[in-house]
Amino acid sequence: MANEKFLDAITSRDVDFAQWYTDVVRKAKLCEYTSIKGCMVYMPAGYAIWENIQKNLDARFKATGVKNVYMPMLIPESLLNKEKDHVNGFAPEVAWVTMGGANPLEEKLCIRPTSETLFCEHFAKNLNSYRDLPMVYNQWCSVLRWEKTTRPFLRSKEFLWQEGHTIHETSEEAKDRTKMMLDIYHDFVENDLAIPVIWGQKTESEKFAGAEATYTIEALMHDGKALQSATSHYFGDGFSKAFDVKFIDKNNKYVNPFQTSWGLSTRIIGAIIMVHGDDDGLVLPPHIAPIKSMIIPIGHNKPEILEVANKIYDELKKQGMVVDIDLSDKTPGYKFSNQEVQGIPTRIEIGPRDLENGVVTIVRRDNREKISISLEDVTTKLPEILKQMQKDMYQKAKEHLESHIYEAHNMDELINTFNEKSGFVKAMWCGDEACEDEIKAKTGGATSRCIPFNEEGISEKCVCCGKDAKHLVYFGKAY
RNA sequence: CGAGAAGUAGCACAGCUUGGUAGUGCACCACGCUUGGGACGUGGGGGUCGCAGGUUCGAAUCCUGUCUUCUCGACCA
Repeated sequence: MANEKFLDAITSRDVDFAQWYTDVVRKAKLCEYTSIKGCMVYMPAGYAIWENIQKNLDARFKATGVKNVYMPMLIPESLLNKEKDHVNGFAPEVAWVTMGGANPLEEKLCIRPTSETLFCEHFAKNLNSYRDLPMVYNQWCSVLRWEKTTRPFLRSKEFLWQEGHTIHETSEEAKDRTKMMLDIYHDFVENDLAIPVIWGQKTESEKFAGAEATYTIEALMHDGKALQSATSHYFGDGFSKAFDVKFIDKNNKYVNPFQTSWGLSTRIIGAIIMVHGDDDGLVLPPHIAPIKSMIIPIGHNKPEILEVANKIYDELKKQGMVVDIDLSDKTPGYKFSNQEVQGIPTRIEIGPRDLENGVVTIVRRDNREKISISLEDVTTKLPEILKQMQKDMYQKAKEHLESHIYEAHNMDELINTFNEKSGFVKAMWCGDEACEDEIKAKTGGATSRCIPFNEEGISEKCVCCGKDAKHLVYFGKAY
């Protein structure tokens, strides 16, 4: 069988999901390892996805008044140490610069693992009056965390992200901003990445180091494990007190502003792979795919075919559609597989058989549906097909998510569900961290993913200790 | 950071037990032939065998150390 070679190349999703993931990343040429553990090259196909994510999110941010800035990569030790919870949270994984040329530095500098401290320093210098508020900033950058176990996109030492940092006059305004940004992430991830999520608040033990409240969107991967896809934090005035950020209010009194931060990283690319990918490789949602369609001429030595292929290519380009054309002398099967492994949402096959009938064949990557379209309709039909594909991909992922949400009313049910199934398990919780720890230990690693915004009461008692329940919690095993 | 596995050409591997100067398939280059699911033929280029020490006349092969990758844990976005 001609296809066997190709099938060998990617491990089946159901045989070994972890190996499948690595195979897809490699075969789709998204990234490459380097000689530094956990640091990777984002190759053109992978970086283009990130560029589209940036473009799309950045526009949404700016529509709400966000301004982009850029902070230094280095943070002096003394500055990092100002907020106790924060430094304790990050200390184990920061890298330090101790030499400048040949000379030891008087104070060592950490390579940013996140930039709260730098933003606070900046805010402290520039904030005077309530009239200066709010300050709503974001930066696109890379950060470094000395991870011990690394995987492409999911956990690397250096990764790309955006981190938003804002300060506000009132806690209400800051809380609104926290929620507003989570809404943006939710909307972006569901509509543009076609990834359905559950969302809500993190428990004390899972929240960001130094935050008063952390909100999250959590996606479910094809293997039933959860991936925290974006977070938004409300800081209260804890950071601004620690960093002495203050302003004079309307009553001529010094007060501390209220603060937020929020971020989304290249990790989301891992989610795209693990939610939509299949045994033939990557499947990119049309909204985020760098190339929307690959034109594949069949029998390219025939000038009349090339002529039609080039004409369609030019027309699609003219209407702003990013498409590519495969003019190599590979066999059609090779070209098909190549387009599929890269996750390009559609291909346009143009061969002798098509030309006889005055049509081309458009093939969807997600379900391989073949659609015959007359030559003159390609430019109008292709956008419709992509639109439908985007919807269908979301729907399919949504069904997967919903069919992998379970309920547990007692510890046995919880343990059994995690033993037998994979996905989210809803259960009531008393609010005690000891119960979270016990659940984690007894289920083989399930943690609280979030307390959903739309809490339902499925029981009166904590699933673990049996005391009065305070919250409904989604538990899951996470990446 | 703990447990396991692995590093030999771009990729996947063989060779190692029993030391003697490196091979196969795919990919790549040239030419020919071919094109509706990873064709074929002929010829060609490419490797300080992860790195560093050691043993030896001689090391891909034996010994020690180290780095990296993968899997599973603990930790984290």
